[in-house]
Amino acid sequence: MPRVSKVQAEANHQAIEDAASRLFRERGLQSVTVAEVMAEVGMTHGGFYAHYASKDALAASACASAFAVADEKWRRRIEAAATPVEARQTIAERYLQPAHRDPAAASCPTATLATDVARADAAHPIRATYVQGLRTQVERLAALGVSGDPGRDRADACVQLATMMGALLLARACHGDPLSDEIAEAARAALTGEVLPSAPVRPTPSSKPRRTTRATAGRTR
Amino acid sequence: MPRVSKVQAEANHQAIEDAASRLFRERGLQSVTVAEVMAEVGMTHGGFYAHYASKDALAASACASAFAVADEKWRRRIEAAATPVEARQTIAERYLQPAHRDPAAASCPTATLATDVARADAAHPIRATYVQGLRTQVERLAALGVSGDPGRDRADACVQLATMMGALLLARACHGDPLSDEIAEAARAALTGEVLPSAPVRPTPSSKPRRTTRATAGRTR
DNA sequence: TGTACATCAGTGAACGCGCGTTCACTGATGTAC
DNA sequence: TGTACATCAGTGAACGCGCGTTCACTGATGTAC
Repeated sequence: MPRVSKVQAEANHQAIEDAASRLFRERGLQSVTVAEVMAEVGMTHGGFYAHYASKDALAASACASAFAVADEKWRRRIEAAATPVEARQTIAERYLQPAHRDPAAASCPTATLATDVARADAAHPIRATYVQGLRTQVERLAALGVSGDPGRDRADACVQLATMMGALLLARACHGDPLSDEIAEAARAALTGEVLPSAPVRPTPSSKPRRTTRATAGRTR
Repeated sequence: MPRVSKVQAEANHQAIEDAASRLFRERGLQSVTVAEVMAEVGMTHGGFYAHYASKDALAASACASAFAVADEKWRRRIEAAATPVEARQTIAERYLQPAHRDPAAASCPTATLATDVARADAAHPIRATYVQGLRTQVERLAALGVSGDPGRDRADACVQLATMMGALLLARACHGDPLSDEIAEAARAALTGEVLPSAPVRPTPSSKPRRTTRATAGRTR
């Protein structure tokens, strides 16, 4: 049935992008074929190039789309939170909750696409899109202004993001093993302040107290 | 020149695994071809199947090999450290130092293979190998016994690992952007105790103080 | 120690398959009159 | 409003290429005597 209406064509375009956004995050840029994305929306692969110039272009658009959806979620959670601290905690909580860890569920592009983007060559259009999305996330968290010091807020935001996505990826990589839940739960607890990281701060009694702390901290480099 | 000596054949086997270990981490399981791995060691692809049953089998072996190398490195660093706390800090420091962040350098399989493993189907032989390697890393960090409480040591180890690998992947994904160094540096500082994460623990003056747990307990020095 | 021969690590061509992209074609849409 | 026709979203077959794997073959290795 060729030549659908303009309205229908636009709807199809959106459907292709949505399907790609989900499939790419779930299975990676390389494991998803153009034909598969098109089949997902009930079309044949030949029509794809009326919508996008290439598979790479689709990847970039789908990435931007995934970030937009994620950002909107964060925005709503932040608005709903009573305090900035609670906002941060809620985000971490949701990020690492079991349903989100399920590989099949729609999930954060920051985590799911990081490795693909890192490996994509410099010319791939997804690079710029990803960096922009990541920057927005850092800014969204930093803007909460939890510590009062903007520089520190940014650093905290970076660390929270790294911990969340690192824990998510590790939990998924060892899905099915007890280690999976252990890692996600440890990160969740640390980020919500249930427990605090003890390692750098509280030397165990048996270990020699290092009165060097800050001095030796930045040593090698 | 067919039929090399047994010693040479064994050396070739090792060379194939080493090349695969590096290439797979650098570019991913799917982007590296069998022919490429073989070419890397100066052989043609036909001979590959005298060494491994399949590409998947090579991936699992190469993964195990990468973990073994990484573990040995950690072991040496721990031995060289004056205290358990210093050991943890040194590991974080090295993990996030610029040279290690360079995508081309040999780097931690935990980070580079996480997404590939998460996406591999249940039958892929790399799954078991990866989980085993990850478990060893958690145990190696936890065994430092920094806090004195074994349960907490394990949780801390999980969080440190998640933060390190998350920061590494994010830094690589936005390589070339200032954000890259910012994220790696923030994680490094947090893990070496130069600064402490403030978010969950230090409510901003304007936010209602949450009297949760031992939140504000062992905080700053 | 020397010789004859079976073994098998590695070669290079080929097979089968899947994927990104192209293209001639179709026929409903949308527009000019 | 109605009619004729150009447009173009979508179809389905085909192209070109690359990859994992197989296989007949080669000839140095390693061993039996």
